[in-house]
Amino acid sequence: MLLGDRKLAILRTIIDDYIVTAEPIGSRTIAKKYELSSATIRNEMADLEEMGYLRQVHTSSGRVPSDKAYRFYVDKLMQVNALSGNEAAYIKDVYEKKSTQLEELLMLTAKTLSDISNYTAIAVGPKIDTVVVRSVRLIPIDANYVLLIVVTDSGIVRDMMIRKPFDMDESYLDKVSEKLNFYFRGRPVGGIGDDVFDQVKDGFLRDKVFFNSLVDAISETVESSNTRKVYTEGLNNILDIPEYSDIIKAKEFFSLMKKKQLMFDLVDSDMPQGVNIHIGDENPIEEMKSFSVVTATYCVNKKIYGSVGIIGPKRMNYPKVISLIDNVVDELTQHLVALGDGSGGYDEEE
Amino acid sequence: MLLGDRKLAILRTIIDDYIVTAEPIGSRTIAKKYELSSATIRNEMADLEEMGYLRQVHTSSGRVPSDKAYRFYVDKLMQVNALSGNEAAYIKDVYEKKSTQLEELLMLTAKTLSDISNYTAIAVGPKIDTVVVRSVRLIPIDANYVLLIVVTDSGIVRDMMIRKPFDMDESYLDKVSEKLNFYFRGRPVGGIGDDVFDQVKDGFLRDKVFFNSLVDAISETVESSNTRKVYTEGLNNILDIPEYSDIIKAKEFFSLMKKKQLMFDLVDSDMPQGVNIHIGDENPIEEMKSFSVVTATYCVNKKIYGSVGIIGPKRMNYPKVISLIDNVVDELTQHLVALGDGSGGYDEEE
DNA sequence: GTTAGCACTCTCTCTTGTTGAGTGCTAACA
DNA sequence: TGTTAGCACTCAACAAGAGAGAGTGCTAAC
Repeated sequence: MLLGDRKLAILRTIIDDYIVTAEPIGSRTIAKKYELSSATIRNEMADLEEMGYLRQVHTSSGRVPSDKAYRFYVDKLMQVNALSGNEAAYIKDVYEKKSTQLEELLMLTAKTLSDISNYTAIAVGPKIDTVVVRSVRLIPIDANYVLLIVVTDSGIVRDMMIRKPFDMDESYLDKVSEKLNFYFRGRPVGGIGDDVFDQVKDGFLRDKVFFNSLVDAISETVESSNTRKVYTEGLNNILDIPEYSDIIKAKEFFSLMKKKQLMFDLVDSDMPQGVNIHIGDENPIEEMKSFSVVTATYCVNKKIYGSVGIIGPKRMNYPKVISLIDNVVDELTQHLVALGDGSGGYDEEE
Repeated sequence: MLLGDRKLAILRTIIDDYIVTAEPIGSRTIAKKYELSSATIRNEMADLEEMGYLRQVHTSSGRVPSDKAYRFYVDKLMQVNALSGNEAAYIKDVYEKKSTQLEELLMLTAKTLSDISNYTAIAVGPKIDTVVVRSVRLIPIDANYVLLIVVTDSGIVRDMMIRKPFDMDESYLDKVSEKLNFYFRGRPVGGIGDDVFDQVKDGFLRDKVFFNSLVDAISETVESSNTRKVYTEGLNNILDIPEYSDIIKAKEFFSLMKKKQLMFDLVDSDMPQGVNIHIGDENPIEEMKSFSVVTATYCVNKKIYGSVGIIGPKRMNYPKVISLIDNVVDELTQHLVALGDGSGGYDEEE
């Protein structure tokens, strides 16, 4: 059987309605909109059900769109419009004048996505094998402390106060910084193993105590860059979605969203550039098969770096979510500072 | 009427029981524990109710402790034991080898408090008038960017990538850093108004573009230190508490906890050093009068800096929460780096 | 002072009936 | 052949009612 124009129109109406109301749609509702009798619509609906686009919750209930219907809707029926002026302005404003720190930006991104969509949003950091140490530096602070700073190419900056075991002047610290840079600059964070740290420690024969604690701190720092982070926002939005607003389901959802590895699997699985839509069963992880997830990747230095995603009910507002995520990822990518490759010199780039 | 030994014992049993079960306690339950008939217990309970220590939920229900009873329990009846070895070890481990950044430590503290207590925890940053700029510094990163670093005396480190409008070598950056330090070091963050920034901008006549963006960045940075932060963890624990495990109440709670000013009022109102307990009506803010809140202050340089708190039902496990918060604040204070006053020189401190 | 007994109260759960929205099917109509 | 009116049927949701069970207060006896 083919999807004639009328069936198409009815299907679209049902989906549009259901996205808003979350209630099964009956034939009378549709009949009113097309000057046809409810009986005729019932016949059409029965056909659409047979073709796999609609389901009934129970024998005498109205119809609800199937996963197949949503997929069809996303591929063929819906129209993605630009974000409203207000919302676009709001987003611009959020990113305006903000730190260029990846972590802060990701947090902000998750928050913005969830605030505007009213769904749950996540943002995940880069895969470790893509992060490279850009610079290591010691800064004098006071009589007792120096500040250790480690910068990576994606603008991740880590710092740690280190206690000085003895007096040291600035030129001394500069020398040490230089030495540390020699060892660490350009190394991918994921590729620094204990052997490297040990080797570096051996390289500093004098002032062993201080250097040990320095190297330990760098190791700690690298370690924490090494663990990919997940930023989740708008978890509680789930409570406003009728399908999930009961304690048991909400709790399940919360504990699900806490599992970091699952979240990586959710947004990483395959990441072709651009916006990706996974509807229900299409999701790579079992636990999310009753949700829809819209993801997108962000880039630094034109390399794919990580992903962000919006998690909502299958009847989510796809057009809005898609233009939202597109817009936000654009802004995010623009604000991520692309640092040089650290090969030194003032090479022209951009 | 006086609280005789038996009444005391019964009251304690009722409170202990109710803390665990959250169910009104009937006379039979108590009677079994003291070889007395339920009728006798009923008489005692009626007395206790008359004295204001117990309430009935409805005419034929068992008894529930009143706010007065909890207060009495906290002041006279309970015994605060040391934290279990496991838990103490867990806390030690959490703080071991962690960054000395105030913000990260506060986040960690809230998380630890909520993880161990299974209630909701908050941690708030210092009041702005107590934070002083310790050091400002520019670090060369690559051909296009320098990293601006601002350190405050509580170990808050802020950084921001700044685009260079022209080539500049390290000694030039050092000179600029020195100048910035001259203007900002020692200033309380809260006391830097727009006039100061304007004045500093005027001080840099050459290279105006660059300095403007630098000063803007510092202003931005100071601004963001200027907004006190609240870190909340374990919000969802509310769902495990029977009294609050319904959608409406949970939502109310969530939106309540989002109101930053309320949270400040909640933990700041009066902060005598040490652990503070507010039971129900004793809470300084209206919205929290059905909860109990246990707070404690943490210090840097022996000055009170901010507070942390645990929010739970009035029937919370006070002994455990108290020893927990005590333990954690101790650990937190130990890990907060006390920086020198910035007056220069290698003055002996500690 | 303690206790057994009893009438009473209130919540909670289970059952039952009713209503209303929706269906599928059939037969008649244009 | 597509459309429609009509009708029997199904199911969820709600309300009302009946017990059961846990608890109380009070009284009278020990």
